Amino acid sequence: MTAETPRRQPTLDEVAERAGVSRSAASRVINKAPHVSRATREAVEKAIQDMGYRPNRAARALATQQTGIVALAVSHDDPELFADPFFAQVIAGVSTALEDTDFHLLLCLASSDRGRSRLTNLLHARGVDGVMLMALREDDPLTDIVSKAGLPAVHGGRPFGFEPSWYVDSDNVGGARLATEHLVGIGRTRIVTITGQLRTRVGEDRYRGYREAMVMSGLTPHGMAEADFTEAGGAAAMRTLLDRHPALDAVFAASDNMAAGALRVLNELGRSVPADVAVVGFDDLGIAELTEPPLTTVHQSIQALGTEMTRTLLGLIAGQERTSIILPTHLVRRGSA
Amino acid sequence: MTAETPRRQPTLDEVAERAGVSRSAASRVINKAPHVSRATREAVEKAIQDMGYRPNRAARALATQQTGIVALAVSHDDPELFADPFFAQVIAGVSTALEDTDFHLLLCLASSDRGRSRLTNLLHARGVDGVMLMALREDDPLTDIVSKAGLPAVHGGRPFGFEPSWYVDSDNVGGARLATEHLVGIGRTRIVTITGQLRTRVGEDRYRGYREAMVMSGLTPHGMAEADFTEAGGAAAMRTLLDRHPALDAVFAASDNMAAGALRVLNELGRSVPADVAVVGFDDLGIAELTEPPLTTVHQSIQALGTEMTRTLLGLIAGQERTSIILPTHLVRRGSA
DNA sequence: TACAAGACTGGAAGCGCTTCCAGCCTTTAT
DNA sequence: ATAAAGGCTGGAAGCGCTTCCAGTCTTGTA
Repeated sequence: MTAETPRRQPTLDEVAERAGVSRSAASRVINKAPHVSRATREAVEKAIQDMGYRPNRAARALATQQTGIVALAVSHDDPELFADPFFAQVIAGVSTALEDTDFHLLLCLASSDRGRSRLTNLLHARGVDGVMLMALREDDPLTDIVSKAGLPAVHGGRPFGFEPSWYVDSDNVGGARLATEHLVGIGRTRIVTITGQLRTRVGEDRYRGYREAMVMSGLTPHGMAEADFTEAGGAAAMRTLLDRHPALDAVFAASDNMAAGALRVLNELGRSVPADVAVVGFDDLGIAELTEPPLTTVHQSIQALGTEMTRTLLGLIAGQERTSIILPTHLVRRGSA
Repeated sequence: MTAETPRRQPTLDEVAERAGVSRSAASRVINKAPHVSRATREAVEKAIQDMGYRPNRAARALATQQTGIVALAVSHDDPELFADPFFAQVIAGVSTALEDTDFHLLLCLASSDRGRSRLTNLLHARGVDGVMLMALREDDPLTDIVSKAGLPAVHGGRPFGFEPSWYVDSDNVGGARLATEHLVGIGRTRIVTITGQLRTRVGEDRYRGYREAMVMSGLTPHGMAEADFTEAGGAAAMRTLLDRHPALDAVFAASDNMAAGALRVLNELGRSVPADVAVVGFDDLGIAELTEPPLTTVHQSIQALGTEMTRTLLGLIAGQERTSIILPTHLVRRGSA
């Protein structure tokens, strides 16, 4: 590494002096405030150029009471769970939305108690201007921590049993309805569903969408089994469903992972998909294209979730009025239905 | 959301007043500085408790010239590439190491010009105390940006053709040697290799490990094809290798993705693995367990890479002496060799 | 009993920036 | 020509914290 200037960064005072104006004048040109003559502006701009000046963030934060940083707080039990492409997508979405602003992203993995206390501290110490949080579990402590902090906050997804002031969520009910209607549309009538945890909002919503669609199509829900959004859970649920409803001809699985598990079991048991039983999943996060057969599924855009959360948060920070957002979903037809 | 105190956070002055001491005294107890009487300390601690005081981060940063934030700068062309479990692992490792410190993690995706200029600004504006960077491409601009900033920095992996002052890297040469030796050990002699880009350090190193092991075993490198670490690239390379060296009996692929591609081609062409040709990969990042047959591969711990980068960086920030680190790798035997 | 050596303490000076304000200088309208 | 209405300007007061320093109050020792 070449020996780079370890010298102090220039300060606003030095810039002002070099430009031959007062510090306030220099500050005004930097902040594009009014009441600056052309001559002053140009002199200051030149000095800034020459000296390579950048306003010190800490000083500015102290003076303006704004840090220019937003936090993304993620609650996850299992450290592995973070490897889920889901989070990568959220982060990608957030980053995209942040890219043409002056805000930066602080990533807070608040799983352990220690992590949560760090987050609490950060918020109360006004280390960030706002928070986006992914609090997926029921009674997630994050929800409380964040609401107590008195900072702008937007939820990704909705917590179970409580409606945050601001959230961005996929249209889970609508998506599940779409999936079910598709199965009805291709002539299936003995449609069962594998749900996620019903004590999560997303699990509940997707189950509701299924029921609504069944009822509206004049069918009665044919059977359900609660699983946990995982491949293994989906496989187990599929087994019990086949056991209880041997005549089933379609299954709506509330996640692609569970659908993959279901497919595996169906394949093992010699039920051909989609001929004997049609399968529709939910998420469309990569795995759907790799199953055998490829999975017909409901697509939700997690990146969009990320960017919309960010936009909403930045709006709130700027003091604008904002409302929560439900993102549309749509069906992607592949081989399984 | 319940209406939470939108009231200002208490300041140190208020704490001091309530405790009946001076601001400096209060500051001392907070920072566990010496020369504080028991009575003073207890009074201040009580006031802090009562008022729920937290030192304001911006103010402290301004006074101490330390932000308590470290950046992880990632250079990626393709936004999708970020979905690579690789990054999730790095982040998980970094977070773990950060968990019992008072530092927070700022995530900087510096792909576009805009992203890079944001990073440059952040560094020069002293928005963070140090940087970890994953600059994987040759001549990655990140390397330059960061070195010019005059901030503690540690590289994850080594850039091509330049040895940073501080880095943490997997033992790619050693790992490749391990893989190749294993193939030799099971009696293979016509061993070919599929390399990553040879204009990246990791590509070069793994190729070198292969050659060294071959030579040391008294064999002559049997053939090589350069690919790009992807599944498709691996498949293409496998085809050309089979074409040029029909008698090959083993292949060392410098990544699991490429190995997966190679396996696919071998399966398609009816060469049985490992009977006809043995395959060893490198990385052990999940996919290795899912191939058919499961992949024998060289394991590297990306989480460890993350935690070691973090520890090194924090050490540098604290002014300690530090040296670069090469992390060990080991062979994981599965079905393919 | 006196005195040096420490242990505490609070005042004050920053850290680098924004922003209010009073004063000055131009304009423009009278 | 003159007064009112601005546009510009720099001084100064913060933002909330750390830290140096010169004092004050204890101690222990001679």
